[in-house]
Amino acid sequence: MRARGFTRITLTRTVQRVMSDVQHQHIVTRFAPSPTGALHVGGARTALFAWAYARQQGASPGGGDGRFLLRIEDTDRARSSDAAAQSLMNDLRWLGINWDGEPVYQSERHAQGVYDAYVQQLLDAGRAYEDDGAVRFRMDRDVAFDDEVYGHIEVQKEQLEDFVIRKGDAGGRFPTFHLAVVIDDHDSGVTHVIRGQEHLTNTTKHVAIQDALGFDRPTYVHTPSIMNPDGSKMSKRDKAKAARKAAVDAQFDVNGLQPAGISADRVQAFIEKNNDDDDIADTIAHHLNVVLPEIDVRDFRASGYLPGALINYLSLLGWNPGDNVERFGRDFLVAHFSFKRLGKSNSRFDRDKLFRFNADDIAAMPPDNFAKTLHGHLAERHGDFADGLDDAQFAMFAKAYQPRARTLSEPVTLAAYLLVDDDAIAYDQKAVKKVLHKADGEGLRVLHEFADTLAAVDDWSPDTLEQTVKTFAESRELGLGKVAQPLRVALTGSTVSPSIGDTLSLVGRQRSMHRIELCLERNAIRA
RNA sequence: GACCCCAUCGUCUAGUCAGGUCUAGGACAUCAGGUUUUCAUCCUGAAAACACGGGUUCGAAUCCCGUUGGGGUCGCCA
Repeated sequence: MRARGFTRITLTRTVQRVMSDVQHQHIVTRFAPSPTGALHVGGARTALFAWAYARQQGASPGGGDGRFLLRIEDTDRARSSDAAAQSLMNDLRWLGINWDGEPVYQSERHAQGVYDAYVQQLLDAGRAYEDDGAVRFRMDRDVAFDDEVYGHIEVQKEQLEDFVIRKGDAGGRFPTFHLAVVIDDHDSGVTHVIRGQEHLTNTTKHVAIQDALGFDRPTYVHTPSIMNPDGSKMSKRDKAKAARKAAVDAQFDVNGLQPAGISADRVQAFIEKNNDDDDIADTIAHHLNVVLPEIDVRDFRASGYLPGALINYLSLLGWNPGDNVERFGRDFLVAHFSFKRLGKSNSRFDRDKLFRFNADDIAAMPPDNFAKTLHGHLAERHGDFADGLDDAQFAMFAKAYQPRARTLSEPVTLAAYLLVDDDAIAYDQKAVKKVLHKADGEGLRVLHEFADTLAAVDDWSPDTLEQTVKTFAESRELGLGKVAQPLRVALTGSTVSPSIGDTLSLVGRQRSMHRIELCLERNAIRA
């Protein structure tokens, strides 16, 4: 890590902004998560904006060289983990948010003594003092700074308190976040600090340290927060809460997770609210078959959301391009992102809208691409399903379900009938009554008659089958539904499935004939 | 509690900086029709908001003040 060798000219914010926009100065932004858990959607959005701003400079024909850096803020040794850092990077990559260079780890910088040197400088200048082994920064003057979103912020010194910049022995004499963030941003030449508004008041501390150390200030851009639909703070706690409730409701056995490698003690602690561990929440939910609210990026990924849809939706929280444009991809965001169009008020996360975005994106995918993506998703998360279909079947399956799938996981539920044994089809009784039994068993009669026609079909392809059903219906002067619906019930147990030709073809000749036979037998009207 | 910040349909938002073109536009969700063999689509339409109270002004969603409501910070967490 070396300071980047360029000089920033001191100008007013406005002029600076105009210059940076027009002349493509050396823009450097960063995302600086602490590796204490998975990537939260709020963090993802912050990263997205910082990334987009840097790439906007880099991508312009004028030849800017915007850089987007990743820094792992692991100064809390007790809570940080390398696994979390890896998962953070994984999720970022999945979203297509790529960073320049190697990620910087604050623990490594600490080991090199980087922060200690600055602490000493502050101590020598009388701007900080020792306090029982820790070092505190003296907040003895008024602070003012400008934010690109919130404008001019001013706080009187009476409102400010001295704060720790280096932890005592128990904390490994690590710098605190407040010190490390300032030094690292400075040393890596960060020009724009883009972060959540929860840091707005913290900025008084950061600015004070910068002034004391003689650093230039970066441009601050604080973004509004993302809240739950009910207005409460969106936190990973919500997952633990939902899982805990499910566990208590179901009187979950604390030993139930031992096969999954989670001890009864930990489960007990979880239920007693002594920890909120993600892995426990997820495992409990899996066992109890309940759906937890998606909070982290990986939750949305697991639920079958596309990264492009998530990014598009997230972009629209607290920012919009104007002109009533809502659907766009990464390139558009990079080209159009600007601080000027960032809002100030918090927004609530609306899953319905994201859901719709995802559905639209799935529908718009080139079929080959969808098949490949779906296969990858199922292989990773629904192995039995991916294994249960051969290549030809899978191709048909993907084609039939692309227009119906709103997430990559949905086909698994929608097409559950494909994997069950013929004699295990569960008939929806309402469907049986309406489609098979009504009008004195008309549906059953049609089904019975059609079975012979079907048996004579040579080419078991969707098109031929579709045509066969149509021709049969016409010959009997029946609406298509009169034939298709009884068939659906026979093949799937319900009245809902892809078009009837696709459904027949998917289920296959042998199983289709068998299922019709079984259906006639099991749903016969008893006298 | 102190300090900082915020406030347009249920939700995300446009409009607010440069007050009139706003009988407030779009999207998601909702409701009602239509297309369709079911479902999913698709099409048409409807309902739905400037938090409240003062002030400035010929004129305020837009500017000012206050109230209320919400969020954040006040950790040897970040």
